[in-house]
Amino acid sequence: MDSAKPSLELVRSVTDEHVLRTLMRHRRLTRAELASEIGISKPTAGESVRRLTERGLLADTGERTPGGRGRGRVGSYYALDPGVGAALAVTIAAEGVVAERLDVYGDTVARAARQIDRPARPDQIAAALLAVATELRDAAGPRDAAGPRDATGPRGATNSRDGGPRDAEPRGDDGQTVRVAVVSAADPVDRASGRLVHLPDSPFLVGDLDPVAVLAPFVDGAVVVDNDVNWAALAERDSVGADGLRDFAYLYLGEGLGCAIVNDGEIRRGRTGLTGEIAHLITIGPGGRATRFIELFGELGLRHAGTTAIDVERLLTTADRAVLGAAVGGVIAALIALADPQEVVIGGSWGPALLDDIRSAATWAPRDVTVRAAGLTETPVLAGVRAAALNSLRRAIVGR
Amino acid sequence: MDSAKPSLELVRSVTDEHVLRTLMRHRRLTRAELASEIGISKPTAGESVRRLTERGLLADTGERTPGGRGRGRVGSYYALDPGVGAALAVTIAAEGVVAERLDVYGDTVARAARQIDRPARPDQIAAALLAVATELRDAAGPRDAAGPRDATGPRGATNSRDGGPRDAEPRGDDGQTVRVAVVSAADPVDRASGRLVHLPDSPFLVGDLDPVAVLAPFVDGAVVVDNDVNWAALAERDSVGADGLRDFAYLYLGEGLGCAIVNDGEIRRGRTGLTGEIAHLITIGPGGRATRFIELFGELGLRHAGTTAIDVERLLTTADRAVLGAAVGGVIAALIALADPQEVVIGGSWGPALLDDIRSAATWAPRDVTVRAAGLTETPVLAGVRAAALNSLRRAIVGR
DNA sequence: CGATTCTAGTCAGGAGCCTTGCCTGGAACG
DNA sequence: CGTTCCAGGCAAGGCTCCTGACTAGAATCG
Repeated sequence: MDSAKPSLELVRSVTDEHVLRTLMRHRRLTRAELASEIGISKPTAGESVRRLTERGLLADTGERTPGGRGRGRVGSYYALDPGVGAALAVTIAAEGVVAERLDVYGDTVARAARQIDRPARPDQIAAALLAVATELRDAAGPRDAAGPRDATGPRGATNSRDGGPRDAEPRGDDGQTVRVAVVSAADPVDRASGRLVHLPDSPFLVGDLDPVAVLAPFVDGAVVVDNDVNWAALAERDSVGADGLRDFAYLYLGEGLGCAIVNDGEIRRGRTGLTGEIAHLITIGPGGRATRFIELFGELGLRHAGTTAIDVERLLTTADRAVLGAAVGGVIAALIALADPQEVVIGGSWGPALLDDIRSAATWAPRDVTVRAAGLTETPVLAGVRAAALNSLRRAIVGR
Repeated sequence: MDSAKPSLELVRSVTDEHVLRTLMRHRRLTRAELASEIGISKPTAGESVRRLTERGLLADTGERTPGGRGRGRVGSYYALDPGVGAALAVTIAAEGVVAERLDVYGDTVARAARQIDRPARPDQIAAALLAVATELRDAAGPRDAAGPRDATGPRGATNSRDGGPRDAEPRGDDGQTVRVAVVSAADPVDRASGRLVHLPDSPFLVGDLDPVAVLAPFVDGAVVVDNDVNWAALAERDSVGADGLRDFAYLYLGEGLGCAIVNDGEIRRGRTGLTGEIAHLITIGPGGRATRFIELFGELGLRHAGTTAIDVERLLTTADRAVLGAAVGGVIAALIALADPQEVVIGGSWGPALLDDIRSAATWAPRDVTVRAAGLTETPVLAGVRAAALNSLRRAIVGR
């Protein structure tokens, strides 16, 4: 498919990638351990380590503990150099902003959060975002007390491959450059720009905000923004295990309405990133009328006065569950018709509570599909963002 | 990502793949031309040709015409050996069955067709499928009059990598083994088995049929079956040009109802392959009632008596176009909500005729999306099947 | 018609990446 | 204190690629 001309170099790059990925899994290994783990010869492993150390990606940890099973000569342990950088995982919702800095191993090395009183204004949220980003930049990571690192190759000098603004140095005190940021926002996200978009009549919780502009000064690399439901769906997929759930829909029913569609194992975002914006989907309204999903909540008086959000408390206490169940059933029918999922997963603050009502209305569905509540309930969005951030960081390191 | 251990062999396979793909584009080249076309050295090109000839994939054409610009020594031209095989492109519809045999360059080397009187019974269609497959197997290809080929290496002896039934020899008289078959059927197709499935109340034109079982004896490789609308959408995508249309929906409105969804440049098939089965989608029915799309046609008396097909002629002459337009508009609203297409392409025997009515009803849509008639009108399904068959054949040849 | 020109293909030499096999150094075991 | 065991380095060899020089043979020129 794509040409790879300088050929022998290709083999070397495969080897180096193998070494890097193996050290991402095992944290620290001797060259002999690397060789047997990867399945290459010791000289090859040694050469690769030498190259990668020279590029500043690997470092001798200084440890000289005996290799593995007690006997034998002590080995030199190598690990990824802290200079490979870190990732930012950020969630933005109306309740507040949470940001974490992750290292290559997926560990959270720093965390910052800001709560915001409801109703939140967009400028408050932007300020909170800026605050957590600044706090994480200034916070020293907990590790890096391992001892002096000798290999101080040309680090950071030749690494500006994204042309971002370099005024504010995008690194914490510990030298952990932030190479990638992955952001969740509780509103629809434009795929190309990363800006939040306000769809007419839809809940708009976070409000007009450009996370890329706010975070770019803190990141020496890409800033990825997507809808919170998409990230939650990714976490749900990963929680099931590899290949377990390649085609499903994640229906989020809370203050906002959202839906993620996973097809062939990947989130499907569509042209503008607005796949799964179900607010305007036509479904079964009161009296069997064809009604837009979002209009139902207006008709039933279930939206917060003055805002676009759904009043979850009132919904759970006073609403006609049969009517709601029928409407959600219509949405599920559309999902089955157009996305053909293996399962429909229901999440959000009120969706799982109405699961029975939804199920009993699913007779509209053209065929039987499992409808179940989300398995991850703790912080599914943050889990998905973390996984994506870690993935992006590792890809950025491995791919040159 | 995926491990590739025996490493230097990887470089060689890249080179060989390059040579094969280049000869698929240029039909015949000397070793020197190959080298400069690919950007490798002459000795490397020569070695690769030697290897591939030994494996029976390449053959000296016997031509000794001077190389290119008149002067100089004459070169030996090499081309893909006819033994690399051919592909079958098959379309199955209620009107009849068409099958073509394609060579590796995408040329149609043989064609067979059977028309069937309406209404067609499944056994008639199965018989027609068997008939065209047999006819194509027995027909000699038009080429292969080029002269004696000397390099008669071990061909076909070590090539049975699919374990298919070898009773009926899956090759025509010219030795062109059929390595892959791509089949279109005018009904929903189960992704895993390739069988046609009957969804309750939906049009079922071809009827219960197992194309894989019928065609397997004729094919020394995979038989791929999919819905005709999906293939038409692929042809539409390719007709626009690379990267032009990565996210769109193809709405087929004819005797049957179908919809293909292309996302990130690929057809999305879903868990069972029933993505886009819009018959049971809830839309706007007469009087604003929430109605399943397919039920509308029953209510309006637009289905053929005794069958499940839609009566297109009556629809075009007598039906209430505003009602139909509104219903289709509701379907488009669902497509926009759940698939976020760049465009919605309308095809089929009656869809384009109602384009204005559909457009004027698209006020239900949450945002403006281009709605247009299909650009390919000739034989879009066959075009898509051909492209897929050619692709599969080439992949089968290159990938070992 | 012979000399010249031009190109396809081959050969020799060398570089890079990998492997196997052997040797050395040094810690732990008994 | 000798034995055992393992990390790491070295040497030799194989495979793939490349460059540059050479050979072979047809078309063109004078």
